[in-house]
Amino acid sequence: MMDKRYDAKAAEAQWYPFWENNGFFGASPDDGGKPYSVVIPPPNVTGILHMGHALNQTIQDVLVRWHRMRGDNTLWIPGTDHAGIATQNVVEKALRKEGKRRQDLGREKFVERVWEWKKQYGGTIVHQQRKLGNSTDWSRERFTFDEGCSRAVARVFTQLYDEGLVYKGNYIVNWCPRCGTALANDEVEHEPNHGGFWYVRYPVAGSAKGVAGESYKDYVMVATTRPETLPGDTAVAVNPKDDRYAHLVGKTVILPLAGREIPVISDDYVDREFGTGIVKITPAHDPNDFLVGKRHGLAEINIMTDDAHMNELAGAKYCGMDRWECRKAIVADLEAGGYLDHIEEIDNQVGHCYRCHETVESRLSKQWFVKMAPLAKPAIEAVKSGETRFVPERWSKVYFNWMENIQDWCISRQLWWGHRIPAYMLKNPGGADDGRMFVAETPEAALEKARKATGNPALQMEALEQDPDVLDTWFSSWLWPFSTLGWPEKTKDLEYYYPTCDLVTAQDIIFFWVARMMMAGMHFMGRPPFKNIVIHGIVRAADGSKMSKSKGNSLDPLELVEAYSADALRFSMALITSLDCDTKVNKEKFEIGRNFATKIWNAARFMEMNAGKSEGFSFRAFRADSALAEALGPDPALSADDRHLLMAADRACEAMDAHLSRYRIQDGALAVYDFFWTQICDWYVEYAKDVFNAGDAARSRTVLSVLASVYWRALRLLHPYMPFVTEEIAHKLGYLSAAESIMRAPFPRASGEAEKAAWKLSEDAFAYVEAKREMITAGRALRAEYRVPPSRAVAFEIAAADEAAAERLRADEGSLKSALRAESIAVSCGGGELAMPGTLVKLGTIYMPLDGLVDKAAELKRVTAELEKARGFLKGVRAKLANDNFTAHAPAAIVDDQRRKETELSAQIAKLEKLAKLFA
RNA sequence: GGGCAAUUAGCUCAGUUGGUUAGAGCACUACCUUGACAUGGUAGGGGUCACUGGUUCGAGUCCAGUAUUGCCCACCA
Repeated sequence: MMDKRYDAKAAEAQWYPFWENNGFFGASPDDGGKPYSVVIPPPNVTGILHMGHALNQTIQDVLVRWHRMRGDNTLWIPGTDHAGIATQNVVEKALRKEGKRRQDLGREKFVERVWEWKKQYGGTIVHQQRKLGNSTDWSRERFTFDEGCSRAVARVFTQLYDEGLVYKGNYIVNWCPRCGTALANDEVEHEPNHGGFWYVRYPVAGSAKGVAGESYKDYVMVATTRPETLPGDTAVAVNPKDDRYAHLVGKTVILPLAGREIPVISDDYVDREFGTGIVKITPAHDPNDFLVGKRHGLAEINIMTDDAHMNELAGAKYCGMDRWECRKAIVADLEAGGYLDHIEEIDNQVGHCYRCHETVESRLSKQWFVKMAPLAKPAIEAVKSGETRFVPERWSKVYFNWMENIQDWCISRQLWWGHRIPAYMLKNPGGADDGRMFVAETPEAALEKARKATGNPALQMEALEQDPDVLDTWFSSWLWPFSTLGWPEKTKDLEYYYPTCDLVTAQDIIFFWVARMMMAGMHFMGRPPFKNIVIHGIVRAADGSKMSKSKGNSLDPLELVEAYSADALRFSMALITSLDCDTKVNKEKFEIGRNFATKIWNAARFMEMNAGKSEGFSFRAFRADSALAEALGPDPALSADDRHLLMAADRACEAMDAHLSRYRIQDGALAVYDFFWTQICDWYVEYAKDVFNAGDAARSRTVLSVLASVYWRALRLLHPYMPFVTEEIAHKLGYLSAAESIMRAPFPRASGEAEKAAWKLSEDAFAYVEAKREMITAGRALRAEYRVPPSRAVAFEIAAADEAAAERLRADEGSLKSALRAESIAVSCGGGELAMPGTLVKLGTIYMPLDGLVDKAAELKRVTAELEKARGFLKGVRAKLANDNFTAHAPAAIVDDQRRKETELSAQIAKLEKLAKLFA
């Protein structure tokens, strides 16, 4: 017997291990069939599950479970990302508690320590993912820093290097002079700053030079917030559309104090409105200037040391000064030289180190790069040709926009945790750099190369020193779709499951991850890594703000699982999420899913209870969709309501396939919700009660069979969304044996032609029940409106359109009476007149005695209002029909509709008029 | 500043290629503790679809403009 309440916690604790331990998540190429493969966006190994994961993984699991039930050879690969900076930070933090820095341990020991951490805590998020019910094949769990991924990374780096697509070059990084380390962009905290804005004259070359204290006659005025970087200037720039300065472009100006000549260039980067519209360009000390310099081939003059003091390139006078000291000195000298025009004050943003709060310096350094333009081209083509598709399609615009303006990718990071760059410098016996460098997949291969290059076969490993930097985390995750399938080995998995089918991710990593996977897939596999890229929104707090721990407005998926169940979390997420926009959530939303689980649980209990009264009835007998046909026999006595339910089930099956194949996760959820709740519970179960109460054993058996069969279809339709409760019910009712799982049961399909014919499923039967329900609703509305107490039975007279319809209604008398709580139902034909004085008509079809129940004045008012409304509609309909253009252009069905409406409204108005007289 | 979206009921959102009197959930109101379910049932109220123009027989849906909001990128020398 099923318990009165569904115990979600117990069910979830039971079924997940059941699935995992019995291999229900597993997949193998040997099983054959149509492959359907998905790789999970690997969460950071340091991460904990948040609502974004819950949404992302719900969508994936719905698709994955749906495909698996449809019989596809379905593989969903899980894994985590080693997350260079994030992970290193976590471990460094732990070290700091011990009063140590990573330098105290040394590189090797530190990395060991990170691996230990990973072993101990790295499983957190994958255990949390299990709580959601993810049907990932855990036997294939991967890590972006595991052996296989590392091999793939080394192979990719080496190949790109050999192809000339990897190079070493200057790059500007955020540098903390106090910590002596590079900072990622998100480690720089921008804070408002109130400071000086110095207007400086740069004399045009060849113009009359003044002497100290005089103004120059011919100069350009540059405004800067960082005068101390002036010795590093290598150009001044104006906007190409700026007519004021067009004549200067191509000329040179003299750099004050230094006396060098530097060119005047034009670049879109310059804002005409800001300052003077002329900018000094210091490529070695400003990220934007660096890019401008790259575009124009300018020299990069680094004038500072690592600890933000000036070096000899700043000029002998300033060399050795701290940057702020130097600023004062240079400003004083500019003023003395007559170069300084005036000083303004300005508010801007200045970056600070997130750790020590020192002002961040932009610093030039040698970094590794990947040339992206050649990689981008085929990746753009793959989307243009439709080989890979964005869902929703509009994201392809965002993709193209970025890909067509792609910049080279800086892939080196000054960290210890990550894939070490497989480049080895040759050292001379004295220990000095030889200058030669060898890139190879393994140290041994590098040594081999070095031996050949030097012609010294005795060269030892000690002569090689590996590049100290590691690779950007994305350098391993961009290989994820094929490294997880075994690449660079030629594996069966790779051949069978690549390319993967759907990639499901949020919009914020289209550039970082999706675009790069596209490029890697095209370059190394020759084919894009996925057929569809499904982009969903971000999960936001109820007020629309971003969820964040510090704001305290974030919801914890695990708490929601605890409070409402994993099924509730999944179903509610699916129901409230549209791919097109962000999703706002609050706790109350998850009641929808919880209540739905309760609803289907109770419907199951209702069936179980009644099945017990039907001798020998077994739910197991209905596990095959063909079983109902067998149980009912060749010419079953089905009622219109039975047929309606069977058709509704067919429609739900068709709708689910249509929605999910278009990634309409929300629509699918809505379809199964409505089917279960409205069609099965609200109508058919209520109908079934009447049948069971009537005591006709054969009829009861038929209805129970229809219900059991349709319920089993609904359960499987719902399974991708709510895996746990559906599994629990499937076993509790006995549809499945103990060893089976609903997740491997076939996804339900609409009835076949033979069944449709045997069961006489027709639009006509469907429409009849719809019409009947409208009448019942109208009757109930009358009872409610006139406050007829439930205890008081009433009489209804229903007017049918013709004798055939009347006959059907008479046959249905029992269920109508029950649904309406009526003591009698009279059916007449032809629309009918008012049956008796003091009765009310509504919709022209239902009558009931109202003596002593009605306030006539109030009724008159109400009837008059309805009359007004109906007349208004009729007027509109008639105007439409009178319009020749409408009848000529509109489809016949629409015109017919309007005609029918005209007739209906006329009849309704006639009756309302009679009624008005009655109340007058 | 560049790019991309959004604006429909009190709230969160659906509304497929333009076509009946625009839907759902939550919230609200009334009645119902009916033998599956009060995490429920029945019924009800609530919308000039942001605004202005245009195309069309017909616009929530297509086009242009305006307003407001959000996101991504670049962030101001």
